[in-house]
Amino acid sequence: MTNIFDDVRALVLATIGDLAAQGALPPELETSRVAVEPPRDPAHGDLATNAAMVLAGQARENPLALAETLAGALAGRELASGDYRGPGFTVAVAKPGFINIRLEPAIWHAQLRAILAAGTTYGDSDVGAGEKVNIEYVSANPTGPMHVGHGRGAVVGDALAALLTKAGFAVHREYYINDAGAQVEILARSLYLRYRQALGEEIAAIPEGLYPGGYLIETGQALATRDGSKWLGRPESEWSGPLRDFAVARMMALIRDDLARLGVQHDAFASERELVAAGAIEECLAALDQRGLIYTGVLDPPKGKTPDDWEPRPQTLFRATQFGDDVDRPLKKSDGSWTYFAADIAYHRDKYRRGFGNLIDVWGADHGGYVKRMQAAVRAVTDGNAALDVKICQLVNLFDQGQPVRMSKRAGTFVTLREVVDEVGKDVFRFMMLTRRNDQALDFDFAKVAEQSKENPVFYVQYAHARAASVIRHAAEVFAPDELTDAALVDAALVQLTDPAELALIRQLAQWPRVVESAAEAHEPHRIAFYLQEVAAQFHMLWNKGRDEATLRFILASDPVLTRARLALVRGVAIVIASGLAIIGVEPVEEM
RNA sequence: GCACCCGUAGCUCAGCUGGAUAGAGCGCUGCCCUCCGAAGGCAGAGGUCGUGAGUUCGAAUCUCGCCGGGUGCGCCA
Repeated sequence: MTNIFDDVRALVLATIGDLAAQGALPPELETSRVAVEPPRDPAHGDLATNAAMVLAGQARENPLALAETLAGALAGRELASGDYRGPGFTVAVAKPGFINIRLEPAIWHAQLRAILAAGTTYGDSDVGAGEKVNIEYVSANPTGPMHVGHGRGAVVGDALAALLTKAGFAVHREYYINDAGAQVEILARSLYLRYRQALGEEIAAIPEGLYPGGYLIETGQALATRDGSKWLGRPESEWSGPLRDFAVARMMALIRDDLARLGVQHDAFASERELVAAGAIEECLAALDQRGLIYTGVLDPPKGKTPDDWEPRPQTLFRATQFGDDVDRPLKKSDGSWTYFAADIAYHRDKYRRGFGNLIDVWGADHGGYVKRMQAAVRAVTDGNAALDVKICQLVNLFDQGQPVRMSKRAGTFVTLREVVDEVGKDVFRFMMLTRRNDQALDFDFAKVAEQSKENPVFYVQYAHARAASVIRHAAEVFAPDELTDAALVDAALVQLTDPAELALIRQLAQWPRVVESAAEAHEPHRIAFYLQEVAAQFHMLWNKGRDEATLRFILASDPVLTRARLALVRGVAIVIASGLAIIGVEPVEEM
C-alpha cells in the first residue's frame, strides 16, 4: 500500500546502504531510529529526515557534514511511490543536520491516484504482519445494564480492534464474563426477591447489599413465567444456582443488546465460571507454584488507611513484587475460595496458551490500581513471553447544557448507556468517546452533541463528507455517471492540480497511512478522530477559497478537464474520511 | 503513607513515542454569502508547556526531586 513516508525512508536507507558499500560510511549501521516525518513548519519542505543526526555518532562524523554527504547522494536518485518513479524531489540541509525533502506535484498526484485506486482500503498496512492480538474490552459485570463508562470502554476497545486490523494484525475480540464471584450470588438473591414479588408477594424495601435496580423486576416476572412457584419456600441452596444462571443469562442478553445498539461485537465471550469449572485456576497456580512464585505469608496493612477490621492473617500469596508490583497479592480469600485475581491470572494464561503473545485489556477508571499486578502476573505466567497493555478509560461526566446530570444508583437517577445511545445515536456517541485520550476524563454534553455546528466534532467531520458528496451530485448534472467513478477519476488530468491549497490537501490525505500505523503502534484510536478533524478543516478551507476565488471552485463549467481533476481530489477526501470513520465505527453520511 | 493518571492560550483539549519559530476549538476583536451547502471560512490578539535540576546535537515529550488535582490501596469484581 502506498505510503509516501515509507517510500522516502526506503530511499534514504538504500542511499545509506550504498554509501556504506562505497566505504563512505561504516558498515552495519543501526538505522532503526532513522525517521521520515512531515516537518512542523511546511516552509522546511514536505518531508524531513533525521538520518544524519541519528547516524552521526556511529559514523563519528559531524551531523551537518554527514547531512551534506547524504543529501548529495540522495539527489538525483529515483523515488518510487505509487505509480510514480523518478527523481522528482529536491533536498536541502538545515541547521543541526536535518535533510529536508520537497516533492514535485507529480508525486503528490500519484498519491491521490493511489487513494482513488484503493478506496477505503487506503491506509491498510502490514506493520502488524499478521501477528495475533487479543483485545479484551467491556467485560461489564453481568449484574445490570451498562452505564456510560462501559460505553466508553466498548468504543475504545472496538475502535482499537478495528485500527489494529487495518494495520495488519490478526485481532481477536473478547469479553470476559465475571459470572463466578460473590456478586452473582447476590444477583441471585436479588432476583429471588423480585421473583416472589412477581408471584404476588409484598416485598418491603430491597435490603442493603442487594441490587435494587428495577431491571430485575421483569427478570423476576420472566422467571415466574418459566418456573411458576416451584422455588417458593425452598432453601437458598436449591434455588441459588438456577436463579444465578437465569439472571446472568438475562443480564448478558441485556448487555449484548446494548452492545449491538452501539455496533460493538466480540468474537468470543469467556466465562469465568467455565474457567473455574474446567480447573484452569488450579492448573495455573500449580504452574506458578512450580516456579516458586506462591507462598503463604502475612501482608502488612496498607499504610495511612488501615481498614477497621484489619487483622493479620496468613494467606496464599503470589510473588508479584518479583515482577515489578508493589506488594505480593492474595490468591485465596479467607473462606478458601479463589480471589478474582486468581481467576484473572488463569484467564490471561489461557489467552496466552491459545496463541496470543500480544494482549490488550481495556478497563474502567476504577481498575487503575490493578494494572501492575496483572502485568506482573502475565509476565510470570508466560515466562516473559507475552506483553499486556492495559488501556484505562477515565470517567465520562454527563452534562446537559453545561449542567451536570446527577447520577445516583440509589436515587434511581442512574443514566444507562442505552438511554444515552437512544438519545444521541450510536454514531455521535462513538465519535465523541474518541475525542479525548482514553486516560483523560471526558465531558459529554447532550445539548452540545446535538448541535449542528463547528463546536460539534462529529458534525464537523460528517459535514465535510456530505459536502464532498454534494459536489459529486452537482457534477453528475454535467458528467456521465461512468466519468465520475473512482476508477474513471484515476485517469483525470491531475497535473492540473497546482494550487498550493490543493496540494496541501493531498499532503494531508497522504498522511493517512502514517496516522494509521502510528496510532496502531501506540494503541491510541483517538488519533483517528483528531486526524479526521484536520482533514475536514483542510477541506472546508479549500471550499471557502472557492467562494473568494471563483477559479478555485471544484466545478467549472468552462473547463471539464480541470473539473474532473478536482473531483478526483474531492473523492480522495471523501474516501479518507470514510476510511477513518470506518475505524471509529461511524457511518459516513451523504447528506445532512 | 504508597501506587497509578493528569498539569500546555482566559476555558476545553491535541501535540505523530526526542526534532526546527508549541497547535486546534470555544470566547474576544475585525472581516467574507448574486457564487459547488455561511451547518462554513479568513485575519488579529492571547504561552516562563506547574516547578527545579539532570540526560544530549536537540526536551512539552525521557530520568529524579518538589508543588497542585484526580483515582485506587487484604478477605469486592
